[in-house]
Amino acid sequence: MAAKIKQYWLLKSEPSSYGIDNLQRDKQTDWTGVRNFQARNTLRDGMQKGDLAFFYHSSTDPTGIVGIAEIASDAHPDPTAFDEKDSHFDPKSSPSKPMWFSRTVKFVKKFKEVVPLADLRNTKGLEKMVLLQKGSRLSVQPVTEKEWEVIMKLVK
DNA sequence: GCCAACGTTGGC
DNA sequence: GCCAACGTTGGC
Repeated sequence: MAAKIKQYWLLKSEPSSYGIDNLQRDKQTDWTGVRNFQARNTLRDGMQKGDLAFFYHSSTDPTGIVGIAEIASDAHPDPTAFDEKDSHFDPKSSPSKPMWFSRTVKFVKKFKEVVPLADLRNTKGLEKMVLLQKGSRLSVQPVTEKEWEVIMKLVK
């Protein structure tokens, strides 16, 4: 087994479709619907069970980091890709040759207050954060340990 | 609702 | 392999 060094991630979701309150209620969920190759690779290959991820709300007011989730399973084929009735159905993915993957993620905590995107932009040490790069739209992305620590200091 | 930026598709 | 057209993401 590879050295188990904890890594950090950020998961984006629109709260109108699935937000931190849903995760708190469900305790855990299958993180499905990722349909971008780079995000897919991170989800499938980059993560290790036990890693932690910020939960980010996009397309809401304010946008920002709202809590923490834990990566609670190994990667498995994303079942929504096989479901013709699902909006994420993809005929190019099949159970014998899956193209898309998902992970179980567990609720860890919800912050008392959102850490808004605008604050992240104004915080020293986060200049290189993937989330803050111009045009960045990755829904699954890495966070360095330093960035994680800097952000945790902003949490109220 | 607008629009900039990105990823994918398909014609050539 | 290029690139225009299109659809999507996501901040504002």
